Amino acid sequence: MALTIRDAYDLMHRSCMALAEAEQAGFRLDVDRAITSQKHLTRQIDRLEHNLMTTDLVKAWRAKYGALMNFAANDQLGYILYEHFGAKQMRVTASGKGATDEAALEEAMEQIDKPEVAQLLKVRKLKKLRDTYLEGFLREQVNGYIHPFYNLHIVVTYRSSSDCPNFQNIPKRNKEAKKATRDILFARPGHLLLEADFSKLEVVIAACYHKDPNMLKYLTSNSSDMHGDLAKQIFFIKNLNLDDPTHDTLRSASKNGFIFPQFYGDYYGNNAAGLCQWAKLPQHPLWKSTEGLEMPDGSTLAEHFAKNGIYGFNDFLEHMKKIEKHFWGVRFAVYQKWKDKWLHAYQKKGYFDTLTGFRCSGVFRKNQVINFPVQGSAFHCLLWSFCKVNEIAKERKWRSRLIGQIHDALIMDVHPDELQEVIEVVKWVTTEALLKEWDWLIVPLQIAIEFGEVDAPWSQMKKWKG
DNA sequence: TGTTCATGG
DNA sequence: TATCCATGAACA
Repeated sequence: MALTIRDAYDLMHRSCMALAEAEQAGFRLDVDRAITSQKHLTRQIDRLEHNLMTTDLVKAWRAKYGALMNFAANDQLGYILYEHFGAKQMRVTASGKGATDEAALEEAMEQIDKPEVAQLLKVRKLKKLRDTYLEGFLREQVNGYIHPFYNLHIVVTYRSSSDCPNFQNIPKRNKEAKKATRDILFARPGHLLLEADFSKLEVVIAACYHKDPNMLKYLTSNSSDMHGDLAKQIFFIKNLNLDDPTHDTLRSASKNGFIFPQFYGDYYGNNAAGLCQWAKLPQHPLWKSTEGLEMPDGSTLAEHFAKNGIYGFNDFLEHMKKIEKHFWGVRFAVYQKWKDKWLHAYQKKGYFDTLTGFRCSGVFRKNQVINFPVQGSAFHCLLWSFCKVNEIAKERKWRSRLIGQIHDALIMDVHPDELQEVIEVVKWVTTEALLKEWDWLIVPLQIAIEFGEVDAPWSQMKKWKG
């Protein structure tokens, strides 16, 4: 039976209460280290800004703006880079000014040969850590615990959001930023942290909507590799060897520069530009033989492309156009048909219903219509699991409890004696009970579990094997 | 208050 | 055709 708005309401109501219990429990913060770390960051920032004062860039900046000169004023920085020093604007913002984000600054830095721009970026990152994360933790902490909120009534897709402080965007990718933040967050004394993430959740949920046989094959066979297959096609590689660092980079490039953007509704023109960044190739009509990543045989990617008839960006653009056509016209043709049908039905009705029973009604763009149901339903898998684990934790009077949630992951504060049992329950709920509960889930779900040592911070998690 | 930047999924 | 969803800080 299809789920109804009543099922959706019940899920929201139960979840609201389960999340409130996690909010009440909270996440332990080492307040002293947060304060010490803030002071250390301030010293670093002051030193960097002091050293920057004598550089060409900042001398010109101060000459123009005098006492109003401000490191955090991107309008000013844009003027100095693009007007004063004449760097070419590679990209503009929504309002038409030259972009000054990290990628834009790196390009400008090369062009006008001003290495001090890297120090500006460094300052920006340190201020983010100090003023957004550490300051937020300290502002919100009560007796050494932060109590992030989880909202269910805000996000247009029926996902959650989190605030005060936001627990869903704490640094993870950058090593230094991860250490500055996650290193001071802990489970209760004598407990350990456990994190359980659904693997490829949005791709799996999309497949439950469109049921494309080729996608179902990718998701159910252990030996197939969608990102690897596209890497081979895009970069003309016969055998992809993931132990080779360049091949591994090319696989990441295909995943993050083509496949995911395509799923969100991007097109080959943007993909070609993005892939060039990954592959270290310029957007020039003719590539030099010295350009591009170094391939396993010692040649460059430019040479490798030339052997396959791609001599520069224009050729590559045409190549990507064909790959996109094959991607949606052949490889995932059923997925494409679902997108067309789903969009058409929305345009007739003005709304659509998700597999989890929610109704999305309003004026939406094409990509939103395609992506909302997937994003929402994926989160609802996590949410249902969250409620179920919480229910079992209370029934069994565990000392372990749920303390947070990040879209496709749940975070627990676990008593070491209960670790085995908690893992068994989490696995059972997420990979068995959930599939029994919702018959629209036609693809098996996988969960990846990480855990820490007793009293170890959130920055130090290890994979659970078994 | 809107824009731009950084962070996460 | 033209990348989905968020929060938060700082500037103008």
